Formats: sequence, structure tokens, C-alpha cells
Amino acid sequence: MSSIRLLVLGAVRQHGRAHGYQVRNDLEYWGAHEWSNAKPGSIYHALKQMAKQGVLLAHEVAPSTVGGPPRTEYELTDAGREEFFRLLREALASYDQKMDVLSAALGFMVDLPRAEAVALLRDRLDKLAGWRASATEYYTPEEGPGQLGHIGEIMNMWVHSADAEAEWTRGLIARIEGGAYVFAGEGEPFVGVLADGEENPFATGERDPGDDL
Amino acid sequence: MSSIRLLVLGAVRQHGRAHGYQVRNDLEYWGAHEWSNAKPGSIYHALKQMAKQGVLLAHEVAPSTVGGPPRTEYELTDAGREEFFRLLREALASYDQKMDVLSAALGFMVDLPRAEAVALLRDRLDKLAGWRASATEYYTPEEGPGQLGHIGEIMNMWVHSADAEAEWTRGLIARIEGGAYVFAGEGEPFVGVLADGEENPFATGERDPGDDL
DNA sequence: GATGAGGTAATCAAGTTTGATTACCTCGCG
DNA sequence: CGCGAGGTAATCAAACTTGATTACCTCATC
Repeated sequence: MSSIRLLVLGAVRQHGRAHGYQVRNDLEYWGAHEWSNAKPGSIYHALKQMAKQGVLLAHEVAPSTVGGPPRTEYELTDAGREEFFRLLREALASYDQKMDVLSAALGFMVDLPRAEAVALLRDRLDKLAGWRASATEYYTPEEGPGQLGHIGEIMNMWVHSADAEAEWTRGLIARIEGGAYVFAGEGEPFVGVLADGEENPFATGERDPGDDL
Repeated sequence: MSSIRLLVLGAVRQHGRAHGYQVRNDLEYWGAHEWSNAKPGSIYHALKQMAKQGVLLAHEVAPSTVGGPPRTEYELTDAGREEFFRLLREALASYDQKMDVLSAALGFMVDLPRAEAVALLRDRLDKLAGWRASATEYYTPEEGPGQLGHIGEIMNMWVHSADAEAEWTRGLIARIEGGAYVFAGEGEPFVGVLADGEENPFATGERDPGDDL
């Protein structure tokens, strides 16, 4: 699964009610266009799709004051709130080598209780260990390694990457357990969206890292 | 870009001439179904697509001896050889947080001259440094960090991950410069495909790591 | 000599992603 | 006033991905 549904649900949720362009702006504000597939087409598609599936409720709205075609505003249904937390938990707990999903989940992790966030991250550590084990085993069949040649480098890369992610995960768990950040039910929640009309202070022209490919 | 085109071109290239099922088998032999989107549908689609675009040449072949529907065999055109090396170079040199593309490129890197492989990997190091810089800068605007709250963890993850990949890349460069593996023009090339009829010694039932999500 | 289990090879429909493009409005400027 | 530059909001066709399904053959078994 890509991160688009989680990002869109999270954006609409923080606004209470939002139209496509607002969501699109928030995602840019979060830098999501740099590390996820959050293109306009995907965002509008996700909104419509999720409205059709009943996790969002669509409101037709009078043509906006600022020009452009008529907007549609969306708001989460109860099913939408459930879906948001389901995706969030899944993203935090499972290792699936998609950094964009994890990035999105980090942005929303404080919507969970502190203890649950930690538990999910520990779950992630377990899954990382499992993946590491299966990678080493797959590339080390009966005859032992050695005649694998350069193919062994693929395994080596995966192991290196799993180890690095495990280390980072342990660090994050330590920070959270050490009292960092404000989690659900602990006071004034963090506000991470642009107010209507507010401009994005981080707006970038073109500065993509990988760019093509 | 996904890794599917590179994988399929590489498989056909090593065979000289191959039909869809053979390609599919090679990819499983390489473990690609565990770390890429190499599903049958994608493979057959890529073959047809690339034939339409002129990088592959399709041959209709008499119904096979072993049963099943009639096969189509494919072979690289000159444009296909170019495309293969273009994708390979791009995959080795550019950082785009898609591990599957890099994995595929590792499997084919020995098709390049040793010196070029090293040069491309150094290029990758440069790009990693650039991405690291842009990530830290993006999340550290004028007011300095601190009031970012948990959002800073996203940046932290990216930096951690870029650093880990840079370290791994330096290790690989060192091994290659130290004389490991057999590169293009250095003798008997490594053979990484199944002969027709040979069975996959690594065949797995179901053992996916991340599975869903 | 039927039959059905199992392997081989490819296709399909539904859903997603992408990049370009459309449509509309405001505002500055000659 | 007229007009085009520039911003806003959404849509579209084309490509890609996915998981299931079709179609066909062989071979062991009854």
C-alpha cells in the first residue's frame, strides 16, 4: 500500500473539513511531495475513491471566492477514523521497505497514546529481525555462501539496511520513553496544517533529490 | 521508475532469447518476488510494452512441447541494449529511496566495466550527500529546530537512512576496488539464469516478509 | 480410456499513478 | 476598458500494477 491514503486521511482529519486543494497544500507543507507519491492526480483520486468507499463524506460547496472550479469539501466518517488508525498502526508496526509510509506514520504517531506507539515500534523491531533472518537464510543455501559471487551483495545490502533501520527504531523508542513529544491525551495537541489562506513558509520551487528515475 | 523493466531486460539479455515464463522463473530464482513488484501480470505487461516500444523483438513460436498456451519469445534489439545500460547506470548512480531498483542493479552491475561501476557508485555517494543536506535544511528553517516537535523525527529518519546507505556504498566500492567479483571484459561472465528446464533450487512456498501493507 | 491433479503460460478487469491539460478567476498595466 | 500573466482547483488519458482466472497439456490412477 502506498502512503497516499494515510496522508490524505490525516490531512482531512486535522482540518475537520477540507477540500482537495487544501489537502494538496498540507502535503506540500509537510514535504510529502519529496518523499511520497503525493501528486495532485493521486490526491484527488484518493479523495473520490475514499468518498465512494464511505470513509469520507463529500459536500458540494458553492464556487469558491478565490476563483477556480467549484470545490468539494470532505470530512471523515466514523469508518474513516477507524481506517486512519488502522493504516497508522499498520505503518508503524510493519517493515515493508517503503520509507514513505513510515514517514507519514511518524507525522501522525502522536495521535496515538504514548504506550501504544512504543508497542507498535517494538513490533516493528520484531518484524525487522524476521526479515533479516529470512534474507540471510535465502542467500545462504546448503552449499554455503561464496559461490554466490556478486549476487551476495544484494543480501548484504538488505541486511545492512535492516540493521540500520533497527538501530534507528531503537533510538526513537528511547526518545519516546524518555518523555519526548506530546502524545494523545497528554495536553494541547500539535497542529500541523496550514490555516485557510496561510501561505507555506517552506514553499520550495524545484528541489527534488532523486528527481527522475 | 520501478525495477521491472530493468529486471526483465536483464533476464532476456542473459538468455539471448526468452519467453515470459522463463523470465518469470529467473526473477523468482533471483528472489525478486520478495523485494520487487515482479508479479506475472507486470512481467507480461512489461514484455509487451517494451516490444511495442521497440526495445524488444517478439517472435511467435509454435505451441510449446510442455503444454500451456503458445509462447512468445523475446530478444533485445539494439535500442534494448542501450535501454538496459541506461537503466542500469541510472539505478546505480541515483539515490531515490527505492531499494528494489538498487537490488536489481546490483545483480547486473558486473555487466559494466569495473571502473565504471565504481564511478557510478561514487556518483551515488554525491547524490546521497545532496539529499542529506536538503533534508536537514528543509527541516531547519530560519527559527532553528526545536519547535518542530515530533515532525523532526521524519528528518531524523531520512538522515539516518542516508548515512546508513552511504556507509554501505563506501563498503561496496572498497570491495570492488579490492578486486572482488568478475566484471565485464575480465573473463568468464557470471551466469545468473536457469537453463531451460532446470528447476529452481531456492524455490520457496510462501515466506514473504512484509506481506500485506 | 476416462478423469482429475498438477504444471505451464498467458490474459483480464479493476484499481492506481502519472504528467499534462483544462477551466476559471483575479489583478496589474497600458 | 481590454488583455494576458499568474494563481487556483480539478480532470483526463495513458500507463502501470495487482490478484484472480483462463486455457491447455501431461501423466498417474482407477
